[in-house]
Amino acid sequence: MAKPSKENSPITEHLAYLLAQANREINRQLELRLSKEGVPVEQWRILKVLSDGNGHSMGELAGAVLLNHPTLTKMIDRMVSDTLVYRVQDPNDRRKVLMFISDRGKVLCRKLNSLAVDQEEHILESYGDKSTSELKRLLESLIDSSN
Amino acid sequence: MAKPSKENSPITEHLAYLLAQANREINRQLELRLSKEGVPVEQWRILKVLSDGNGHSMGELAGAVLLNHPTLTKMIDRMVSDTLVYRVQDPNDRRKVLMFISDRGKVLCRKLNSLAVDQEEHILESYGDKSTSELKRLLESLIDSSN
DNA sequence: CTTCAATTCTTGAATATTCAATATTTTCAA
DNA sequence: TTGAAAATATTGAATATTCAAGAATTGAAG
Repeated sequence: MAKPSKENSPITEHLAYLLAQANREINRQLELRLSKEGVPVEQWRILKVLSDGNGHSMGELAGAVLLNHPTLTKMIDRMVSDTLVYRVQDPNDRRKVLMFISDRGKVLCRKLNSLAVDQEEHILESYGDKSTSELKRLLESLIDSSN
Repeated sequence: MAKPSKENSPITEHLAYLLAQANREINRQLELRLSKEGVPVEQWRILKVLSDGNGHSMGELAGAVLLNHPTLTKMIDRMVSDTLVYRVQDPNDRRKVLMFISDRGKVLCRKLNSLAVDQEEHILESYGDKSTSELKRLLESLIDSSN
């Protein structure tokens, strides 16, 4: 009897692949909804993080929205042009830039939130309440265990 | 008592975000290992799919490795230059191109597989056998329910 | 105090990805 | 059989991302 070897297991059985596939699919669905407002997913994340009204530095934001630093800078440039957010130099540490959400940004963010909630509800329906919360729990713990 | 509103839930509680975060982290780890051979994750996936020795069309491959069509074409161009894979026109349908893995590709694929297995084992250790298989199960079912 | 290393953000060039258009072949209806 | 529509892959231009270098500020050791 041959020993089952991991080396030959199909790509579809790898955790990394399943994560990529699921992420891609869910992200695609979310993109589709947010495109109603013409906003990419990352911009929604940025608005959402800033919507606590506090200033957030670029470094902080980059971590929170899963973008690397230069990419974030350029995306923020666009959002500033669209007057969704604005920059303020941190008075306590002038290397830093604090980002704030504008009123226009807040209005947009509310619309986007409700589109996103639509999606989550759609997932809950087709995938189930129990599976969803269990999946979230497992993902959180995976992320934890990776640090 | 205020009704708990999903609209204000922090971004970190959204399934889409947790998936993105987990995917990013696991992918980063895998990238790190594969970089020992100087190969991006997508190329490993391509080699792995082709390593069944059968010819696979570009469309098929694009679906399997989660790349869109033009991106795949250009990545395959690079891999052909590196003589890891080669193109053959499908004799049954000359619109199609069948991709095959070369001997050099096979050798590289074996090395990459063992690097990837290293990672999976590392995950099993820190995250646990049970959680891992449960997570995989849930991801598969999420992907299923999204079609 | 001064200077040197570390931190934070931005910029520009190199690279990669995507969108739209194109070329080729097949399918299928008239 | 012919001609129009669909399927498949590639190309080139437009966009976006990344890497490496740079500018500004802070921290901290001497």
